Amino acid sequence: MYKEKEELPAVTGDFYEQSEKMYVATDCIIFGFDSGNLKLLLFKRRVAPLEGEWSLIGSFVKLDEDVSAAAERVLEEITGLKNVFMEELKVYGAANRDPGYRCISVGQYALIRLKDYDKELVEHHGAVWHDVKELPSLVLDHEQMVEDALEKLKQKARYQPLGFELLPEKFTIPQLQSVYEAIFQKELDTRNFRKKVFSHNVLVKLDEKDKSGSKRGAFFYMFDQKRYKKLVEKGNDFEVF
Amino acid sequence: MYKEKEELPAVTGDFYEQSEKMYVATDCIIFGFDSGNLKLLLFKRRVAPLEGEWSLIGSFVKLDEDVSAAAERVLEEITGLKNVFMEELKVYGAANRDPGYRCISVGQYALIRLKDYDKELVEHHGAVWHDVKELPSLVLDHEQMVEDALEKLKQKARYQPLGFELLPEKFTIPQLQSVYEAIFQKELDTRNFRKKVFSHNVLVKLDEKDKSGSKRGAFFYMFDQKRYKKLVEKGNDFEVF
DNA sequence: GCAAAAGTGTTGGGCGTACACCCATGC
DNA sequence: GCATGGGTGTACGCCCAACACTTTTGC
Repeated sequence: MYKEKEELPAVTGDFYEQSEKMYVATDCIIFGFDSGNLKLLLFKRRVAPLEGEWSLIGSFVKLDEDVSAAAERVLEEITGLKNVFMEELKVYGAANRDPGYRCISVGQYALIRLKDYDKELVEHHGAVWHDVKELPSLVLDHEQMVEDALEKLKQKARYQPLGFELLPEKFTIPQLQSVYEAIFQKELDTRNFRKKVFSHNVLVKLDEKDKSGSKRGAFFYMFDQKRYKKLVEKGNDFEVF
Repeated sequence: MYKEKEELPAVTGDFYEQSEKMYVATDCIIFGFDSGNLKLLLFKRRVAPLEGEWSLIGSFVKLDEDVSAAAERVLEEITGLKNVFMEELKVYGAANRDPGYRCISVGQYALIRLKDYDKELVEHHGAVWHDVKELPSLVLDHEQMVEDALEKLKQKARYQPLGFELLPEKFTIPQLQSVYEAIFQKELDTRNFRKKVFSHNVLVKLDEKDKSGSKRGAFFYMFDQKRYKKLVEKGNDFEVF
């Protein structure tokens, strides 16, 4: 970042005065899962310019705020949720990406449990869940962000247990399979799927059954975070699916 | 990025006037490969503050410049090289990461062929190649960047043919194996390695031999970009190693 | 009793891994 | 002729993919 003696001004409040400042924003690609489908939380702009168009939810990063903190703030402001899975996707840094002024955006994708979020808060912000297979056009480069996030999710889910982030704490194996089918966009074999998820010994079977999906009912399970962490520490870089 | 009606100022030169601008930089983690070891190009600061300390090479992103273009510019300014493999690593966005002024940095890692770069240019900038296993302390969060880049390289090299980016166009199989041993930080089995690299049919054997490494000499090969691209298009998401 | 989803095992093939010796050549 | 690195094949085990029927229960 520093190159030549001549380029370094004296130490002052702003060390780099001669250089060009710009806005840094962060946009959140917020995924949820419901009735067999991946959902995306979008916000409808109610004002010009781009009035009525759909957009991801984001914010400018403040001068005294970590970029990751900005994303967490946005997520909490709109859903009321903290401590959810969120990870950097990519920087969107084209010089002309924002007609307002030079602004780069750090895309961050999050996985949340649909039961948990604060519905009033979401409504108050005019945000709506959309099925990822039926998305409207989005402003700026947000469609690209969504595409990239879906691809990253697909890749990442193979090696990290992300599926659990989209389900309630108690979930059934058919539900879990359904999540992975939505992420990978293909059907999975029931027997092979069970074999694989059980093989790692990170699921705890409960006595309770979920009778909502069928007459017979399916047993609830929970994900054992501690056991998973131990596996990772032991250097098992296994495939989850 | 847009949230409430009240937050949108009228359209002017700077649409977002009330928000806070900051510097955006990019730092390049430039890898090379020589005599069995991964090398990193570092720059020694010759002035205060942090005089004499080693740093990655970077620059501020200009107002009218894509972030990726800034990284390409930095790389060319210091090595004379264009069109090399370069990819975004991660954003370094801690609020206090730079004592000069609020500045986020987009880390980008590059793989270059050591034979190709412009030695005079590198020297003129005071840059020096370091063995990655014997790195000095680096300024700011640059050590973290290097660590992250090495990890990413390890991951990525399994699924994408990155090894070729670090070698001359003509290379021998033992050289290629040596590159991968440096990336993965472990020894590989000669027979299995050959089996794997040949299995994809992306190497073209030349008649020429490289006699520099041994008396018997090893045949040169070239990487067949076209063939590789066809494989990828066909949806073969094979492991390279 | 029937519809609808939950749950359960086996087999074959391909792939990764482990392993040891001959070859070509310069000195 | 010997030292040095280049080059080759096989056997085993594991994991993945394909595949079909029984169980439970609400209606």
